[in-house]
Amino acid sequence: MLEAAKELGYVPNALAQRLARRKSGNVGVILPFVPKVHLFSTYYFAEILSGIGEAAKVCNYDLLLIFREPDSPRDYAKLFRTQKVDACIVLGAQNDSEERAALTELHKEGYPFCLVNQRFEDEGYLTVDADHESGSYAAVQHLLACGYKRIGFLNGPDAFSSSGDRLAGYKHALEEAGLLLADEIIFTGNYSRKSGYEAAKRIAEGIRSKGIDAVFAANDRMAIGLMDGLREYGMEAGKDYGLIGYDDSDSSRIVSPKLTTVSVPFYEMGRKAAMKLLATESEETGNTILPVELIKRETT
Amino acid sequence: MLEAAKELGYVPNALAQRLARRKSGNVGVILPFVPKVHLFSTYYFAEILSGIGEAAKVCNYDLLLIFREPDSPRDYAKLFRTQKVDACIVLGAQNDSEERAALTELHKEGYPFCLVNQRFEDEGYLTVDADHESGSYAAVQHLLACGYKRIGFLNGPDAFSSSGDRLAGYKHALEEAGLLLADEIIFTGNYSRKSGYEAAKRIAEGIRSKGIDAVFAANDRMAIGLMDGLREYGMEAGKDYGLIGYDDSDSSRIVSPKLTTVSVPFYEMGRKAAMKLLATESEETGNTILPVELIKRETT
DNA sequence: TGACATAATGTACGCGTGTACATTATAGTG
DNA sequence: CACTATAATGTACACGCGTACATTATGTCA
Repeated sequence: MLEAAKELGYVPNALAQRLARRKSGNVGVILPFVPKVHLFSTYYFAEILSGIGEAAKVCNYDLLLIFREPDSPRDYAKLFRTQKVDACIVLGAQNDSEERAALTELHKEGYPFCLVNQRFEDEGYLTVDADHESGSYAAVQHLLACGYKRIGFLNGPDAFSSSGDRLAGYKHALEEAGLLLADEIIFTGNYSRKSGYEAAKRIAEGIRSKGIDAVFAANDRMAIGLMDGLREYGMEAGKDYGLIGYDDSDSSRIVSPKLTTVSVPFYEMGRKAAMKLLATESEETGNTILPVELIKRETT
Repeated sequence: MLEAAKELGYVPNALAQRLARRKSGNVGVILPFVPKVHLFSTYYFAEILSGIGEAAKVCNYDLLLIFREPDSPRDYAKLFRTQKVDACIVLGAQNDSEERAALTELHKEGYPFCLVNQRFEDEGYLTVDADHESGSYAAVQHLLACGYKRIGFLNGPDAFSSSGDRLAGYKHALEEAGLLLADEIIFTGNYSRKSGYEAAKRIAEGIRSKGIDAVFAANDRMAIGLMDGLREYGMEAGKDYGLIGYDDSDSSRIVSPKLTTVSVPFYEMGRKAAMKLLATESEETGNTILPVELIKRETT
């Protein structure tokens, strides 16, 4: 009878089902709002999203996209209270006070959520991250193996856990090689191409006066900006200095010379995060850390 | 009293509201599923999505992301029947029989939907498109103005309306200049970088034997693939031949030499599409066509 | 004060499904 | 056949909010 009805074209009303079951059937994905995607390093969100989509499909969840605007309040808990979502995945979480407060509230209330590519120390949050420390270690080690002696580091803002991880990997590799660490060859950008371009002046100076012969940049955008910037000083990556980026973005393959970089399993990170939250028999350990891979190209 | 309750932390249950109102409050966004975003020309979806997100926020809708998988059935109507969405925006619609059938069903049932960057002729669907004909016309005209005489065309599959539009613009510009059209200098790729790379062989032959001195490619990916390919034949874009791409992607700025291209207002297209569907006082005319802009760089 | 209009408040039911419980049918056992 | 265990079916209510209607309170005017 029910069978017959269904074959006659009956489909249950999802809203009624969900109201009765007290389950929204939605995973919320919170991500930064960027009118022009060019402007920030959000280019890998599409891959993470696809991974989440894959897992959501498997677990029979729908995917609710939520843009976080820089100025508007981040009341993530409201999403749960209004029953719009059963769980949340937070992409591009900022380590500022407002974000911390919003996440703390979620945690207190027991609402399930997972951070991707960003950890908050000592909070016990569910996270999926890539092993940026190892990736950075491998990158710097590779530069050393190529014969570079004094390796500068162009890092991102330390509000991101990944920046700290990369710094740790960088230091680890240098220390292991018996090289001295020097703050004067560590630079900071904001992950944008422009900030890489603007760092060129300081780094060109470092190449001349401090003996820098290679740079490890915390993402491809900055690395490419830096390449462009240093070219104006007459220096070419892979010839006059070594350069490694991070993310294995499209651009890293297209740029000339092709950028040596570190590949991050974004798709898998998204999938894992969603699985942790949605799969019924999920082990649900705190931090999941996925391996990254060094991709050697022409700038080293 | 209600005020007091609300200030005490009450938030209405969205599911119950929606069930009672018989409105899901969701816009569905249907887009291709791509485990590796690199693989296809979906890089601008993020911008379209942001535009949709902006409009959805203004109109108080939530955004439901739906991945269309190549093999799974495309039962878009079910989204409406189950009350998961009130309206749909279709990105990257394919002009194949299954997709046509799915859209026809939506149309017959009166479910509101809008196509972005793809039109279906004679169907009366709501669409938002860019003026690819004018864009292509401007591109080819610019090549002619640069002194190129015989302009090849690397187009995408004609399942996409935009391919047809570009062909029309290309022909228009050539005819206006009194040049003869020749099928032998029109090539077809699939919008991937690889297909551009692979077209290099045929196009190199065309440059040698048919006098081709410039190429207009239907997107940046193919243009960049072609650049790489022709380099292996010893030919450099902007020097040995003229080249124009399409989309003004990140890559077009990063590649060397920087690619002359056509900028498409993806963000605005997404926003407009959502506004057409969701805004209460929407004029809701059939096709909205937004202007594009020629961006002159180093390959012409 | 009474008659009326208007505003505030209260009540009942519907939205379409899940779920627990009661009822009935079916099967199995001696 | 009577008895019990199990399965199939039926029933009532809850999920939390709109909404329409009935009820009550407040204000206005003669």
